[in-house]
Amino acid sequence: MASSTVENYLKHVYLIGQTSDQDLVAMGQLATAMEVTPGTATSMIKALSDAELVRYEPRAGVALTPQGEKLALHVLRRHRLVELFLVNVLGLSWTEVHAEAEELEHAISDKVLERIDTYLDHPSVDPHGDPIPPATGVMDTPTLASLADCPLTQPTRIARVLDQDPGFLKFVDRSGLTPGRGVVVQHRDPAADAVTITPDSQPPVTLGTHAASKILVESE
Amino acid sequence: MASSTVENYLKHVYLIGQTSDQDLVAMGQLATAMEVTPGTATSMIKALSDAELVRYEPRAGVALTPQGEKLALHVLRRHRLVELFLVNVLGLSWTEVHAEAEELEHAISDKVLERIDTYLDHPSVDPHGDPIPPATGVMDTPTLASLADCPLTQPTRIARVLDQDPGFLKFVDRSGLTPGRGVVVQHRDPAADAVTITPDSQPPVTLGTHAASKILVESE
DNA sequence: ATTCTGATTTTGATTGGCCAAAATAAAAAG
DNA sequence: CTTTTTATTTTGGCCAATCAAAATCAGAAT
Repeated sequence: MASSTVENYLKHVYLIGQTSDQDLVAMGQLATAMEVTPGTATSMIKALSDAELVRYEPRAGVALTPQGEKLALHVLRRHRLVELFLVNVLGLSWTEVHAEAEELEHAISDKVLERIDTYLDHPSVDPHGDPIPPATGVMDTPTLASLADCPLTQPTRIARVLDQDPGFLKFVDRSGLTPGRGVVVQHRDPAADAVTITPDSQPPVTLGTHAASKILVESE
Repeated sequence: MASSTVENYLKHVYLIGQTSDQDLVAMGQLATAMEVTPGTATSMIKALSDAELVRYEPRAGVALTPQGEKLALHVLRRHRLVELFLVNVLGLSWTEVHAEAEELEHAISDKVLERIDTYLDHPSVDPHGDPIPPATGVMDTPTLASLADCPLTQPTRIARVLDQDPGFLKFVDRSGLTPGRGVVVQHRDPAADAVTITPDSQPPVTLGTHAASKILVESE
């Protein structure tokens, strides 16, 4: 059985791997994500390599083996189904369920997990719009534009928010930019590094390009 | 923060203390319950004693301090609310939720716990009839007779089953002796060490005195 | 009162996960 | 092509939780 520490390492290797174009995850990034010192990450990754869960190239980085990826996706499935359950059934705010799920993702059995999946009618995304890996088969992760690069003046819909910080999510929530809401990107001002958006039936908001790039949209 | 190991030690000290008339729990019983060697229990209990969570009397045994009891009851509250939630909401069998709850009881935040409590409308007992400690205030644990010692031929109701073994619980379930069901104790045969019971609208069952003593009833 | 027995405690060692700080290698800058 | 910077790895050590096995104690039996 993989400890929750092992599960977390694998999960972070997967997540960093997703958001980077390199095929190897640098040890430093992993250590930062795991909130451990670099040396700790190195020794842990060596152990995971011995267990065939990752491929480790000293001084270059680390990548998941098929086994490691399977485990990482299983953890992610638990995390995201738990988040959705906490929001849809127990009424917690989507802005704060991430932290709750960080604990529960290691404590839920397969049996309970599949009951939750059934209860929620086999959902495909969590409250942040993050795709839920299926129990078997491959997860589809559509390529989405962000508020920082999608076409202007077109009606679009918020599909996914790529940040779990409650402060940021509460801002997103207040501004009417929650997943599912319709929005129109009014204009961009590169000099000011700013994007102005009009969410459906809400006042316009202006946000910085960096924040805008974390909010993904799909065309209507 | 108490680790799940610490929580488990405290929980077991509490549970053993409940089912025994001694006011000190013997180290050996605790070690058996925790499935560790006696020496491990001794050193852990010393640490808990330093943390003021238990009162430890060398070679005599251990008891919870008020702080330790508070923590133990909090763990038990999580355990039992989770069990009921798994049965009532996710439809798991009451015969198998104990093991699930053993993990989840350490992973659930207070916020989620109170949502569950609200969702279930502040229940007072779990699926086995075990009382759920309230968030604040004192838990009432009524003294109940068992099938081994209650009056004969009187209509009574199954109130509580004092065993978490799925094998035993499945037998109880099949026999129609689940909490809430009405039963009549027909007669007892001390020579045969047996008790014969007729559950409402089910065929009579005969069980050994030991098994009968683990099934508690309340008068109708 | 002494011996035996069973429970308990002690001792020494292990494992998983972590840190601090020194050593090393690779990349960037000169 | 050397030097400096920066990332990574190594080393030595710590803490929580555990075990095996030896030592100790208390109560029971003689």
